[in-house]
Amino acid sequence: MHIEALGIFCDVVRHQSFSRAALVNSVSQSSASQTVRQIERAIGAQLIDRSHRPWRLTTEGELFFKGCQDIVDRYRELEESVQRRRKRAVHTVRVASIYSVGMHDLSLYVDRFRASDPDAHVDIDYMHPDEVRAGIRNDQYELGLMAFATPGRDLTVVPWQKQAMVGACPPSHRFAKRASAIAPRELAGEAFVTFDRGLPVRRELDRYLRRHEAEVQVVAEFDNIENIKQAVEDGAGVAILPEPTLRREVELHALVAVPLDTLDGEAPFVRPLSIVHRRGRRLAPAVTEFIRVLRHASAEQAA
Amino acid sequence: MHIEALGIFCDVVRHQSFSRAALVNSVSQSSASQTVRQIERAIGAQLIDRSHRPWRLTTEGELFFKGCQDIVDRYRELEESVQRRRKRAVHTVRVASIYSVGMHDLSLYVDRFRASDPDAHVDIDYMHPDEVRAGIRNDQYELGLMAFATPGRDLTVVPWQKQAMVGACPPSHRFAKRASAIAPRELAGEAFVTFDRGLPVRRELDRYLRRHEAEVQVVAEFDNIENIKQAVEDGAGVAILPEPTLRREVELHALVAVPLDTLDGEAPFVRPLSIVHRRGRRLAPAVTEFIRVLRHASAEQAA
DNA sequence: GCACGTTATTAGTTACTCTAATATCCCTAT
DNA sequence: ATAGGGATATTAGAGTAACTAATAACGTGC
Repeated sequence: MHIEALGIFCDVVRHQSFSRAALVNSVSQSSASQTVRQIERAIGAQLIDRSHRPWRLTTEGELFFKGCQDIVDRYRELEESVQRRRKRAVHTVRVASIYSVGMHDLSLYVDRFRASDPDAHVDIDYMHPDEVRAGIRNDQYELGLMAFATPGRDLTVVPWQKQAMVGACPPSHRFAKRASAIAPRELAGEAFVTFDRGLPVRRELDRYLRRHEAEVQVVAEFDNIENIKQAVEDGAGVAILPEPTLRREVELHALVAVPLDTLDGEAPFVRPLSIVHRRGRRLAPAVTEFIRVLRHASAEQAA
Repeated sequence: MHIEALGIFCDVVRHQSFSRAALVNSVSQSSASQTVRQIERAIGAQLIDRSHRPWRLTTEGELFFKGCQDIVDRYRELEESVQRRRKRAVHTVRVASIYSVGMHDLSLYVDRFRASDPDAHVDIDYMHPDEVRAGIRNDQYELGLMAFATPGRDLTVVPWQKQAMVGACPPSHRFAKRASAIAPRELAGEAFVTFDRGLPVRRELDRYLRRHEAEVQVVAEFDNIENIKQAVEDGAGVAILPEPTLRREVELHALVAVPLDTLDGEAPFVRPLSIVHRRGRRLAPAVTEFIRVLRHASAEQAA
């Protein structure tokens, strides 16, 4: 049964006329007549008593008419609500980000993005990296922002930023007095505040220290940078953290950032931040545009 | 948009499978696939994200699915409720009758009718003859039972019974002592209880009396037989009434029925009762059958 | 990368649905 | 009763949609 046919029947009843209903629906009078008859055949009941003029609904017709109106209205509303959601979705980018990306930075990107499309909208939620991955996988978010991301079966990774890793210590620490960069092996034996095992950044840190034969004394482990910084401020030890995440504390003289020396031919120790999205998914134009804004702005910053 | 298509989409979602939904709906897998794509094209939104397996609904798909279920369910229920009403209507005869038809008689007909079809049902309402006509005209009743009915533009009249008209008087009246029928002209000068002007039976009565040059003294007018009988019992005067409507009072010796003499060559004075129905309306089998029962039983009774 | 299970696509046929033209119907007025 | 008029029904033909079988393409897990 065509919902359009039900709509025509409703108009026939409302206008008390096949011809007018046909006009309203931009079909021929013949078509309206056949449509109503087809409905009558399909449901096996006469809806209109045509034996007198003006014709009238049968009791079955009355009943059917009431239900028809309801169904037609509901369908139209449903269509519209899907359209509304689609229209909104076209201009909306949902982003899942790790905590330490720097909310201030992100809001600058968002402003830039919104300038490019006045209807655009970005929803950013901050969460644990595992949750970022999960949110991308189950389509709760179009984009994820995370560190040390590795491509997976259903995850595509777009490189975004490289943040220099630096030593972090309290101003009272001997490293803080140094004018030059510290060599990694100088960290050997230091009290060290680091990330939880299980976070990719922890693995990279451990590898880095092992490579430079610097066995540290792990005194505390946290799953987020804020806690690590706090512990270092409290004098628990030193840490290696992305430089941008330290800027505020350095300005306030709460912490000191010490560059890590790089051996000849060795790549500097950095935290790669990436944009991740679901593999194979055709990205909406707004999403592509937001990626463009993110990467373009970062390149600018790097320059 | 086909409601059947919406149903297939719902089954696809419920079974998480195009093939199973196709099976359930007795169509090919190809058809189910095309049907869902057609819906997506029609509403202009992707409902299913097919880029991974198992596939999943998009957010628009979720929204649409909820609405679809509702619409499909409502339509099926609507179809069923129309069917139920139709099935009941097929076996139901609605009858509008004047008061004085004799409810007891009618219930005998109804019993006989119901014996012929166990599902059959008769709704009888009693009312003023004008209301009978109106009820037929606007399809509130399939059949009407009334006296002195005249066919009209939209009323068909089927003859049913002829009830002999007889004189009615209290046992104390001089007519009550008579062994023989009274001649109509003997009524001249009598105190006379009769029907309201406006009722067809009144016109017939007046014509009858005029024809026999019997000018009566009208002492009271009522729109129903019960009141007339009461007035006669109370000694207000005599009346001319259908013989069957007097039987109970005659048995109780509350009234006496006196035959009216018929001149040679003159038709006896009778009240014709008729079955009326809307002209041009195709009568349902149950209605035809009830007419048959009514007429057959009456013929039997007359014999 | 290969095999498997599922869905998409294609091509051809069948079944609908539309329109224009015309017939038919019911009502009103004569 | 009958003719006229306004409305709906019917018809025939053209165009479209929808179905099926066969096969291609796809995504996943080995």
